[in-house]
Amino acid sequence: MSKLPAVKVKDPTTGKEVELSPIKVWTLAPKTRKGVKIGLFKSPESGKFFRAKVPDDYPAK
DNA sequence: TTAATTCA
DNA sequence: TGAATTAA
Repeated sequence: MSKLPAVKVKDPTTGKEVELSPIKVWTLAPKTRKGVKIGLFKSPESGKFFRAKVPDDYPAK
């Protein structure tokens, strides 16, 4: 329920680069590796959900 | 192949 | 239940 800042992401459904606030952000990492942070987004254009990497220093959870 | 998450 | 996400 945290207020996550907007991120510049490529919307794969429209092909456009847009600024969106992730619905949710979490770390996707194997035990032995650092992994990446993933955000769940909803395209304002298409209404479709998609996932994309967010910056490493992004507040997760 | 591995990791968590959630939509389809 | 599977896809998709990143990158080592």
